[in-house]
Amino acid sequence: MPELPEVETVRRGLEPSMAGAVIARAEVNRPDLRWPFPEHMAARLTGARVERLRRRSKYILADLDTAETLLIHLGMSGRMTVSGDPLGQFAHEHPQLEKHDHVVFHMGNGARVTFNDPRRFGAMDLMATDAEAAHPLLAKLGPEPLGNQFDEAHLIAAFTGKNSPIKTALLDQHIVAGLGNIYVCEVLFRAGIHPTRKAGQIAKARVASLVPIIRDVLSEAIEAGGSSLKDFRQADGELGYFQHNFRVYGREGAPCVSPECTSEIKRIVQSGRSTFFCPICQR
DNA sequence: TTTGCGACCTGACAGC
DNA sequence: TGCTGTCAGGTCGCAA
Repeated sequence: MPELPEVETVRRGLEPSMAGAVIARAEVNRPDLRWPFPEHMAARLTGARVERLRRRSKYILADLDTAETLLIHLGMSGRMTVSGDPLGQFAHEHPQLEKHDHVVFHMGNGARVTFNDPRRFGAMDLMATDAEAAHPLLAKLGPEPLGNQFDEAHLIAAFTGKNSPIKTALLDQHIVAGLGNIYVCEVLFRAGIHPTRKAGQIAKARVASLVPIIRDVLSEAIEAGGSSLKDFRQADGELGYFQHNFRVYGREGAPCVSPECTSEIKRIVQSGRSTFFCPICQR
């Protein structure tokens, strides 16, 4: 499920209920997700005030007033939803847990933030806020695609000598952080680059052209509230809408959207992942 | 060192 | 209706 736009959409949805609020009680309903939860996670979270919610790549980071940061990854099927009411009018109500509600944050303002993840590929960890840069999940991440450190020179340097297909290279979180299968397909279609082309053999000008396209695709997706295929929901339970703007992803056999093109969208498998592309428009 | 693939876990869906 | 097989948006670790 969640790539950068979906995670950013969730972060924005959680912010009104969590930022500045105290975690009155953290309810941890199982010992692990992808990895075991950190020791005494519920106790370390209970009573802590969330100073701010940030996003790094596909991770949500909640800075606490205890000098620790809660790291949350939604994996493939994770979702975080807000229920209850921040005004506290119905704080006495205790909604029943649903299947796969693994962690529930009962906020002091009456909001109830639930982490639900059927496939349990998600993760949570606690780290010292000032040690964030050394965290194994964050230390080797590439630059944020919407940030200033991601530019043409960075991408050209990262692709130089690279023998892997450009589709695989763009999925590499060490090169650029936050892209996933859906948006890489969409980016390559807009750039007119065939997904099997070797990254190191693509002209520098074409590599450079990817930078504004990546920014455009991600910005449009965030604006649309992300993409809802099977699992994704925004924090308020609403669907995202960017899936209606897909030009290739999930459109195998459908006609290419380019007016002059007579081809249909093809699907291949690269590194075990589906790739959708137009064989005429992408070279 | 780089690259590709299997594994992790569960639900949805198609086909029989 | 129920069973079986396949697939899925992420990421790590291992083998070649």
